[in-house]
Amino acid sequence: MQLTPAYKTIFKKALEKSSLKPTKQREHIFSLILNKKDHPTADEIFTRSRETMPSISLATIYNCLDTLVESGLIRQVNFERESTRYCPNLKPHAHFHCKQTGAIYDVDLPSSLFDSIKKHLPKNFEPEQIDINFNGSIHNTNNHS
Amino acid sequence: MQLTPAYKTIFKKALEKSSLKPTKQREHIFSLILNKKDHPTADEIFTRSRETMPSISLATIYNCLDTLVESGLIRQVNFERESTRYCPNLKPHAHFHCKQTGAIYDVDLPSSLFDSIKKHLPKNFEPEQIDINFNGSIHNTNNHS
DNA sequence: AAATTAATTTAGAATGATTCTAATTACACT
DNA sequence: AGTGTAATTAGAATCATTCTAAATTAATTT
Repeated sequence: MQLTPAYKTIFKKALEKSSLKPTKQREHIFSLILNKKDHPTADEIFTRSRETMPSISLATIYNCLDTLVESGLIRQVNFERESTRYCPNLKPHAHFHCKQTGAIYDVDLPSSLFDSIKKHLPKNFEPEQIDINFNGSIHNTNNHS
Repeated sequence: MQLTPAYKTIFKKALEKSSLKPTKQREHIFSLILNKKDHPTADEIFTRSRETMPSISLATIYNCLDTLVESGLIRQVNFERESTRYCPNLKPHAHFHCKQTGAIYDVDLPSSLFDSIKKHLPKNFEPEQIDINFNGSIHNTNNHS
């Protein structure tokens, strides 16, 4: 699990901006999320991390995820009361949660759509983040009728 | 805490459609949420319920809230990992969560906006619900400069 | 290079919202 | 009244997350 040089720079810059250190553990977790963009939970990240970094602890997973979110490198995704999931996609997008499988899919949305949603807020409401979450099912489209 | 006759009919119809019984507890909790639309948590509802129905248990609160949500009489609202909140507003709307106070505000949105968001889903994605959640702060607008 | 300091990691305990379990109660129907 | 099913109840159990205090690491100063 390695960051590309480009991501390594992004990673360092983002942490240093909040005067946080680019530690081995933080980098490891970040690269893990970047390399398998399947919206893992903290516990899934814990299991995956230990394959290559057996000494890492669950508390560190939570700590690192918090710092990565704070520095804007990843996003949290919450559906109902399920475990929080993490997403490295920083483009404006929504999430679709499949009731059957529990899988989460990114749904790209034009930023103009986010803008027109924001227009409906009272003037003194200052949003920092907008989450758009779909809940539903995914139909089979093969045509064997 | 009483339901108006109109709401009483809605209440009974909605439960009977799912072959659930319109019990005292369910009605009590429903009327409580309808009468103070401040997005209470299960625990807040528990406290308020006991004022007029001292024998109700927390498990019943959770059970009743589940059945009310299932029958479409109220909606769940989740922000991050906070306690689930409940909302009787069934019109299409979003929620704004104030970081400072923790309060939640309804933000009415035209259903056309929901429609245009849905258009960005792949054809085989069948959404049952869309949640739009803002997180941010509310600025002071009084002009004492 | 050793000493000092501050930040980070760690293991395990604690928390807290929610769910589960098993027993009791409330109704609808014979 | 008796049976059966659904709903309620109290309290225990669960589980994701947070907290605590000690150990480690890294950076900085002597």
